[in-house]
Amino acid sequence: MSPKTGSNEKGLGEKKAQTRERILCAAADALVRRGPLEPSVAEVMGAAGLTVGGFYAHFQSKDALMLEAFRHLLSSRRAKLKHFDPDMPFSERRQLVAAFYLSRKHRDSEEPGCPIPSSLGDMAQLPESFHEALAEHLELMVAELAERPEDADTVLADIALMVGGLALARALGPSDLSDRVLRAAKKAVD
Amino acid sequence: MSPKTGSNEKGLGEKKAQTRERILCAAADALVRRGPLEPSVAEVMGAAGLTVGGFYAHFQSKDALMLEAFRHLLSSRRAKLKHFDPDMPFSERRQLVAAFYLSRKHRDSEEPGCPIPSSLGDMAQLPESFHEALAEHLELMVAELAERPEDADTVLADIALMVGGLALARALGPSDLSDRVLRAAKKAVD
DNA sequence: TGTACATCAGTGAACGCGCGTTCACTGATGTAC
DNA sequence: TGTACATCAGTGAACGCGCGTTCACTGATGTAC
Repeated sequence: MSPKTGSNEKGLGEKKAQTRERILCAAADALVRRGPLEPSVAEVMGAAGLTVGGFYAHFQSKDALMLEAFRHLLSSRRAKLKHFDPDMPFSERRQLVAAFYLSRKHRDSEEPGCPIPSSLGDMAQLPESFHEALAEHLELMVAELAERPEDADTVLADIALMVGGLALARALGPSDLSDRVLRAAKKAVD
Repeated sequence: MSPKTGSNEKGLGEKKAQTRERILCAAADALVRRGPLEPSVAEVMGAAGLTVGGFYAHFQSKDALMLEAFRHLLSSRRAKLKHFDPDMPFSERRQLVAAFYLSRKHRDSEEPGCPIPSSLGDMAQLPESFHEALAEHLELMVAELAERPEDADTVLADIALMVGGLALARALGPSDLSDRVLRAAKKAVD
């Protein structure tokens, strides 16, 4: 920015950018598991190996952090869909997506996963920007997955089924009934 | 209780019981709209026309209040199903249930409604008793709605679809996309 | 019937706590000369 | 090369706030005699 900072401009800024990235990753991790509201700033900073005070040098507010993490997570999820064979027929793709989404592995969050189920309940308390981010994501998902215009509703219903199934299964805690919910929802994508 | 309290035992106890009921109703109303965690004790008491301090004469804790409200709401929902014609075929009943559940009226909570969508996100932070109440409700719903044993999975998947569809539609806020999610989910119950 | 007392639903102020946010400071790093 | 200064990412204590919960009190109602 300032012409005074010569050769260090990049070096220092890069270190700060890496720290910012660490905070963002820690926030994304917490968001997927527990939604955007529950994790505290102190906790996220702790997970990134930092103390609370430094937070506001990187983000304007907790909401701003969580919104960025939310957007980033949604976009990562869409990116995963690109790995499918583009020639795969619509119905086969639906089943593959559902099989992963409704797996016990995804439920038990052994990896990043989808931020929607944990965020649904918080949406009413969150600013409009979260709603917009979710709406945009759904539109893009439809655009990505629907083969023909008539598939749009099928995609939306599949998403409702997957999100509901996963959220229900998580709410039940690991149990036979929870497994049954996952299996039943998977079976319903036919 | 005490033999000293003679004729007033019923009269006074009844008034207190009515107050307790008012608190419970206010809590149920808040729970359906915003889940078991967000509404504060002061707010619920205020909605019942009382002040905070008196709360603990009626309930042991906020969790205890919300658990009772949650159980009560779930049981009311099951009671509604009893109004269907017992001879109605399974597939027709599914569609009727979904049509109501996924209506804009239900989304915009113009009446009590289902406590599950708003509670899903809070379940991880709530005591085991909430999980048990939800699990029991799902089992009873299956028992009530499934015509044959093979229908059990269909019922569970329908519930996942309805809960997910409603939660998604609410998270999006009233909008065209939200309406489309409701319609798409309704259409998926075929 | 009248008076003194007991009961108890509800009040309102206070508590300890965790939160998001702020801010004066530190200490490592790079610049100027 | 060496010294004084500027920068700035990160620290840690403090703030105001809302929460769940507690508790001494009030005041209406019923009981005892």
